[in-house]
Amino acid sequence: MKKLIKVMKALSDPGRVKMVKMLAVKEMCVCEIQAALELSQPTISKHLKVLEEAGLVASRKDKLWVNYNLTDGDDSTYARDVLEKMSTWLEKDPEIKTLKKKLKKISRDNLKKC
Amino acid sequence: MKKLIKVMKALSDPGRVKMVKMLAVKEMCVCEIQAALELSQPTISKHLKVLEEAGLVASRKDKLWVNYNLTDGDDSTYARDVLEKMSTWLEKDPEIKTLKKKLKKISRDNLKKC
DNA sequence: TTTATATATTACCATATGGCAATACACCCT
DNA sequence: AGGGTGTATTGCCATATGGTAATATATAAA
Repeated sequence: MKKLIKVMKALSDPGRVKMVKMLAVKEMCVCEIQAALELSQPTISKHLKVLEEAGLVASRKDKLWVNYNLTDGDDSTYARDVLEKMSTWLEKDPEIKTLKKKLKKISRDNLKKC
Repeated sequence: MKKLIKVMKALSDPGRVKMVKMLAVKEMCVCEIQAALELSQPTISKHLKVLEEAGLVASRKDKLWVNYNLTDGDDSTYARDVLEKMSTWLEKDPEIKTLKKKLKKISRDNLKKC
C-alpha cells in the first residue's frame, strides 16, 4: 500500500509528471531538466528524489553530472504499470508537445552555466 | 494534464485507495464506508468528493442514502486506465483483505445509527 | 592547492491537505 | 408542522508539500 501511495503521490505534481515525460525521451542531467522546466535547481533535485523514492527514476553519475533516467519499474508492480501507462498518457497534450520540442535544443553543452 | 493530476492525487491517500477497493466489491453508502474505515463522517464525505471530482466515483441517491460506486472511467483515459489497474493492485495486500472480510458484515441495516 | 562547476542539503516560508466538531441541508415519517 | 436520520458543508487546527536562497558536498581543472 505504501509503495502505491508513493507512486501516486510522485505523479501528483505537474513538474514531476513533465520530468517523467522528458526522461522517457532521453536521459537528462539536473541542469538540462532545469533548463526545460523553469524551476530552481534545488526544486528539481527535490522532485527527482521523490520520483526516485517511488521507484520511477534512477540516477547514474558521470563525472560531474548526474544523469537521470526512467527505471524499468522493477521496484514494484505499481511503478511498472504506471510507467507503462505514462508512455501513452499526455502524448497529445500541447504543453508536453511543446516541452518535447524544447528538449531537442537543450544539451548540457549549450548551457553556459548550469 | 490537470485531469491526470486529479486522478493521481485522488489515489495518493490510503483512505481513498481503500474506498476504491471497497467500491469495487459493492456499491456503498457513506455510513457503510464510515463503518468500514475508522474515520468521521465528514472526512468520508470529503474524500468521496475528491474521488468524484477525479472521475473515479459516482453517486446515486436512494431515498435518504447516497450510494457511491466506481465509474466506468468515462471521464478520462486516466480514470479508466487507473481504475482498471486498481482492480488488480493490492489484491494480496493484507490490509485490503481484512477490509474486504469486514465488508461482508457491514450493511446499513445493522448499523444502529449512521 | 585553489578555483570552478554540478548537484544535494538545509532553513525557511506560503499554501495545500487531512482530520474533526459543529452545523446546515435533504429527505423521510408521523 | 415537527422530529429523526443520512449526508454535505463550514470552520478550525496540525501536518505535508512545493518553492526559493543560502550553503554544503563532490568532482574536475588550473
